[in-house]
Amino acid sequence: MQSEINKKLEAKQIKPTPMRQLVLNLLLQEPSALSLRELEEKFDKVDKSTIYRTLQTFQAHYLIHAIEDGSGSLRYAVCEENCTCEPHHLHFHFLCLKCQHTYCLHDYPIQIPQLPEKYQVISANFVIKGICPNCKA
Amino acid sequence: MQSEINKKLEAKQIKPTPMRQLVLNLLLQEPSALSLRELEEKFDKVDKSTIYRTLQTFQAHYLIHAIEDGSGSLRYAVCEENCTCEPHHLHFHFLCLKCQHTYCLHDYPIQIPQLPEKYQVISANFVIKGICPNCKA
DNA sequence: GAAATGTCTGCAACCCGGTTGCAAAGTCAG
DNA sequence: CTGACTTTGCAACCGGGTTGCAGACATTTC
Ligand SMILES: [Mn+2]
Ligand SMILES: [Mn+2]
Ligand SMILES: [Zn+2]
Ligand SMILES: [Zn+2]
Repeated sequence: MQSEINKKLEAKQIKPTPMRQLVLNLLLQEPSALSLRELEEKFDKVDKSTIYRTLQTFQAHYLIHAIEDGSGSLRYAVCEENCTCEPHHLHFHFLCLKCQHTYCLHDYPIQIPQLPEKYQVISANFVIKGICPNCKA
Repeated sequence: MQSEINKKLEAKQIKPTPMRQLVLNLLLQEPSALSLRELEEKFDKVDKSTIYRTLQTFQAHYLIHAIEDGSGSLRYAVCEENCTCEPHHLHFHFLCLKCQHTYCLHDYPIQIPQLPEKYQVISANFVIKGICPNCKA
């Protein structure tokens, strides 16, 4: 699986340093999107800014996307295979107000309404909030 | 128009203090949603926390809604007449990446996809990003 | 009207996520 | 091995949001 990780990194032209392997590995394992803080806690002993820059690099290469779920911190999740983070590749996200986890709803692509001509759409962020299946009694 | 303002406040059971009149007035005048910081700057000499608490009060009474546009600060805009901020009352928002203004797209109500039964939907925040008509050359 | 009660405001300080400058450590080609 | 470049760790900073507390203000009660 190490090679699996490296493959993904190299596919996006990212040099596979140990740090990057670890971060990507964590993001792939987790079912929900992770915040910088959460990543930091997962491996006690790595600096915040290093993880931060790793995430920046990943984003710049469309390996992960950041989710603005309004919880106060950004969450990160691995992009799907050929994602370029353009509007037609985006999906809904779900923030659970109970467990505070944010999930990618990959099966629910977003649809942006037809706005008046003079609006130029570049990106979007659609978040649904509520109680997730795990938390629903 | 003072009485106009007071009417709106009292309609939502908010005691009309001078501070609240001023803040509501500003929010009504502005075509785009305002951040705490922007409000603060508009009247030099009022404390941030006072405005902050005013906004909290307004929100609690469904007079305004907060918009998480991912710009780093929350933006606030006056709700429409009978808004209760429930999902079926919500609309899209548009963040201009050039002027950084955020607009309520009142004519574009959001539609939340039918999620698997076990998801309980409580709220939503749909933001479209791009270039606004004013900024489009 | 004066005192007592409750609400609103200003100030200062804090918390926390995100970001940056800089120097040390690591990588790699020549 | 040497020098050029990249990655990492540390420390400090910034800015939005939030809170405790005390003084100002308004409202009620006597
Ligand atoms: Mn996602
Ligand atoms: Mn709005
Ligand atoms: Zn949950
Ligand atoms: Zn604009």
